Amino acid sequence: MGGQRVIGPRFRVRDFDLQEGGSLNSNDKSSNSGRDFSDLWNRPGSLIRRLHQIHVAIFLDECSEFKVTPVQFGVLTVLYDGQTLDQVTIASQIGVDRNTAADVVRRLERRGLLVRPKSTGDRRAKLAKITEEGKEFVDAVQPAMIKAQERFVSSLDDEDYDSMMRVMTKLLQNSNEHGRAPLRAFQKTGSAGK
Amino acid sequence: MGGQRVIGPRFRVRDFDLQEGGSLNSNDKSSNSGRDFSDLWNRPGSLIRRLHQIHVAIFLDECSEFKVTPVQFGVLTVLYDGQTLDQVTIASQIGVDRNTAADVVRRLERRGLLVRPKSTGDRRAKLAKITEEGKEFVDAVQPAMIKAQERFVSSLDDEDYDSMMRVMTKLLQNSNEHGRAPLRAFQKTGSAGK
DNA sequence: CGATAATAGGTAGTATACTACGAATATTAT
DNA sequence: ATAATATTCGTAGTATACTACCTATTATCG
Repeated sequence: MGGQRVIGPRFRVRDFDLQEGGSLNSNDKSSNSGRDFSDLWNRPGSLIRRLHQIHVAIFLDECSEFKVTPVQFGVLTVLYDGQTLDQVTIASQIGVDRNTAADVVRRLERRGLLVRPKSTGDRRAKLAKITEEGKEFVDAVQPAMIKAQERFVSSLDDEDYDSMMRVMTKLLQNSNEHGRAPLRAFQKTGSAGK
Repeated sequence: MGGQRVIGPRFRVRDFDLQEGGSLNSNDKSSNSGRDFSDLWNRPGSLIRRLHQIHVAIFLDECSEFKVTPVQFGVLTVLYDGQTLDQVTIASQIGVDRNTAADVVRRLERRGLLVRPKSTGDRRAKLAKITEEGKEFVDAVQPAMIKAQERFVSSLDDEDYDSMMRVMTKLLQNSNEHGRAPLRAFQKTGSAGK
């Protein structure tokens, strides 16, 4: 169960010529780090993008019967304990843009998985709170989510897994300021002054 | 240079209650691997998604004067040596969906960075070939792309960098079949039959 | 040769993820 | 208290990334 679609075309390359030409990047090791980004798949960004893409595919496959996306489940995860949060806070917790968070919340509201009471204190704020149905939904999906995570990293032994998680977390902590929507979870505590 | 936008709100958490409630995931180490995905940021998928997001942000920042995205630059990279490829081949080379590739190619054509001659042999196929302007564009953007990659991983020492690249590549090789748009670059050579 | 498969491309719809802009409300500084 | 600033949310637009369905063309098999 779950798609099982045969993926697609094998062996491309047909009537087009394969002459190998330009050099591109010319591998100038003289630059800062000596890391080689000449090949598309030597670029960390390419690997990350593709890995993200594959994770989403696996997640959607494992959770296909629930029709839920990783980000949607992330929102429900942070609301699970009953907190009532506004959109900006939700965005910063799950690490997405404010507008994206608003979209996601809207869709979850449409499905009755959360409600959006107005804030009494701040008349600008539109809060979000998980419903009983939402909590039951999370409980139901949880095993599939875990399966997706496990399947995603199933080819790694413990050493490689720990290594990857450690390095990715490190990267995230140091890059947090760059992206939009910095995470509170990774925020440098002392950087109030900027 | 490049934006310098002050990121945003610090200290959320205001008029909403912070009672800590449910257990969620209950940390059942009895499952297959003993890996703990209870926290959102212990999930490889969350880390990957966020890292991808940050890389895109850095890439767009470094390449802001060129108005180009990572995927667009990926297409230009595979076409740089003068190959004439159809959309399906391009998709499989850069690792995106066929439809996404069609979108990207359309935008690059609109900017004159590539042309789309019809295939003489196969009247279905619409090919893509980089223009002289496209090649010059790649040459101009290349340093910014490299800068983006270096900035993205700047917090890693050589050991961590090598480790991450190795593990990510390993993960990709083993997960290639799962995602849509399997990469030729990572295709298992022996699977010709199937 | 003719029916069937596979392949290439297109369109439409949805979700994530941004930017840019504007309106309403809240906070702060003068 | 008033003005300036910050914050919250909204809309609209673009790009990536899919699914689902469609047509046209090519390849394959009986």
